[in-house]
Amino acid sequence: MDERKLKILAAIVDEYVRTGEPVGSKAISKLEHINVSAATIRNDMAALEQMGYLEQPHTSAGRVPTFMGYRLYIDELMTLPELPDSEKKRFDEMLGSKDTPEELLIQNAAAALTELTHCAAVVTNSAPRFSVISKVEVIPTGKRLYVILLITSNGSIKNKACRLEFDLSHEQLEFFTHYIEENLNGVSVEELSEEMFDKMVAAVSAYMISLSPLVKGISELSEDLRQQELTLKGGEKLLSCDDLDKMEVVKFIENKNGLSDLLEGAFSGIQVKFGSENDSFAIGNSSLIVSKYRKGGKEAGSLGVIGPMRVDYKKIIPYVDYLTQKISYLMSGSEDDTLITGPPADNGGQP
Amino acid sequence: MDERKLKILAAIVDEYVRTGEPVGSKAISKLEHINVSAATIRNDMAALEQMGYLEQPHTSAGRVPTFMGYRLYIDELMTLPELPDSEKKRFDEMLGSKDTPEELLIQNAAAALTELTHCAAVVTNSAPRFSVISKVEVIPTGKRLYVILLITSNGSIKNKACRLEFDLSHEQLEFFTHYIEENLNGVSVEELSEEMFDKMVAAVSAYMISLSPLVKGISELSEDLRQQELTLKGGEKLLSCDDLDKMEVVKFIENKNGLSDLLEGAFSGIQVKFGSENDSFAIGNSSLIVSKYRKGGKEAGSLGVIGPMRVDYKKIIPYVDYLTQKISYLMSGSEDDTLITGPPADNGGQP
DNA sequence: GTTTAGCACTCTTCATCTCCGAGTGCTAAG
DNA sequence: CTTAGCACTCGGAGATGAAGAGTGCTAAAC
Repeated sequence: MDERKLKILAAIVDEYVRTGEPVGSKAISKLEHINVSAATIRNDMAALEQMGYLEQPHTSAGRVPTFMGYRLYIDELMTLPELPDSEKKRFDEMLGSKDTPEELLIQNAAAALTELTHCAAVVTNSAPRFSVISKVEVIPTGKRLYVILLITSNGSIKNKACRLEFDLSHEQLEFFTHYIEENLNGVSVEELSEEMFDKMVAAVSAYMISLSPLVKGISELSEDLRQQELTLKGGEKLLSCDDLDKMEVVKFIENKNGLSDLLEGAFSGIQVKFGSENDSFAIGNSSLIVSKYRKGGKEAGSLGVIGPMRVDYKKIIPYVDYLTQKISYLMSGSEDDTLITGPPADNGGQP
Repeated sequence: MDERKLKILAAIVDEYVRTGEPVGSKAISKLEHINVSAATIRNDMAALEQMGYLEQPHTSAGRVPTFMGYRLYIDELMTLPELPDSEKKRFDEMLGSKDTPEELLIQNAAAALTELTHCAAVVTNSAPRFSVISKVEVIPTGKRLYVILLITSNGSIKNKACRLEFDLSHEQLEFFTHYIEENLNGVSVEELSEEMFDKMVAAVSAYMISLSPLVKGISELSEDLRQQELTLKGGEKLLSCDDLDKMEVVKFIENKNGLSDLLEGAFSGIQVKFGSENDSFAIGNSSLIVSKYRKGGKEAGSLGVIGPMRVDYKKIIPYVDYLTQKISYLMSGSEDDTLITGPPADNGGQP
């Protein structure tokens, strides 16, 4: 495999990404950094096509990269520019700080990505599953009306209103919260099961029958915690790129087919996957650029962009890269702080 | 204006809604309830066109209703079927119960609408603006970490984590919540202003400087309450109807231009507005079917469907109608219950 | 006077055809 | 090994024509 052929392949991909049109030998020969004639390029192009890196939409058209062509380009040929500080700053502002709840953090990341790339952004957060319940509160707010507050070690907070058949006395409330804390504090979200809640309903009902809606409420909240794993933002952006099949896109936006498995199964580091390489996530001609972020050294979710296969990888990969790093940093840095450590020490605070 | 002409106009609209193709005299003459020949219909169609109710895409095509045609059809000609009980039940299940928070209620309504009509659904909720703060809680959850809980009379609950510079003593926390309750309880969301919070920050800081982030947090939450006014669900559905301009739709999904004003300004009762009648909300050939729901007799928001002009009005209007009634009922019925009435009386509850 | 049948007319749609040009592959010369 | 030149191919744009749907108008029928 020729040095020059690689250079030409890279030039073709760049050009195709830029224009969206099949690119011919003449166009390449005109580029500054290419010093051979169109005829030479034609020969190399024929060779590249033979090898499966290029294809022709029809006989007398220019060449278009194949999956293999993109693969080679992405894995070997492409030179990634460093993200300028101004862009970094922009992301930093959009993301939030160490105090921002994790959930919001990754939502912000998705919003930033879709805004800056004009593609769809996708984020998952497996953190909630591994986090543990750190606090459950039940707060009376009206006649027979209570708000349940569920807080986890990773900073997600869920609430829900709950109506009971009777008002609770102070002691009853005390009993309930004490019981719940005893049974749930420190339990990881993943461990929470229906059986567990069934048992709790039984136990609580033995004390007072009308407490069971509260347990049910908590059970529903924990369901929420487990579910909020995959978010797709800016899906409609995909509809304006005409490389993609509209029907497939609409279907995908509705069910997010296969995406969750694909993300779950990914390795660490930035990865690019093509829709057509993969049959579960099946938007033809699409490309998925993902990376996993970490929290305290452990993989905690992934974040990426979905676009047409001819997206500007040189631009998007640095974005995704920077964001995962930043998120990993923001999450890990304050890790021990967000863990519940019991009620704050009662030692004043005035300077 | 002839009785027969009206009948023919209605038939044309029905047929056009059904097929999406311009409808000719022959097609109408074949309908069961029409007993005149195609030639007669042709004459009437010519007259209707003269009067501005119909138009021809081109000389030798069938007729298509104009705005005026639809207007007349909707206002006078259309016969609305009663919604069958099975459908009603379906809606009831999708909506929720009297215990469902209002916010969720209308979100459910939008979800139900978009699912059943295959159009976009839009809901607004001006209720939060008119509701009053019924409870503010500050709950310690970790080292210098507090969760603020804001509850309003209409059942919305907002929370937010807040990091302080120092931990608060029990007395400090007590002081703060007491101060906040004193100043905010019963205040309507609309009345909340930046100046108010500025004053509170000043007052609170005088006691202890590091309390101000909490006030800021509350201020942000109240901002949330005010903002969550307009939701569009299923916007992508509009992209699959080819009567609508894709570009306009994408733009609209992004900014929801003019919609809020339009809904705000609407009268009560079901209304149908066409995109082209209105220049602020400007998707050509679109139709907006809205109705205002009430809470305790007062208009509290609106709910509706956006679709192509040739949507099945006979189907959708009963949907929207039923939903507004049901929501009005669900919201009003439990109104006094959701109002805060102080902590529940401490009089036990076991049967 | 209103309704209907018949007919000529119009205009879109679809298929077919032709021409143009971009881009190629091949060959032969540098 | 590279380049110039040239014949070749094929898709896209525009032109042409037949088919079909639907109309408007006229004259006859009710």
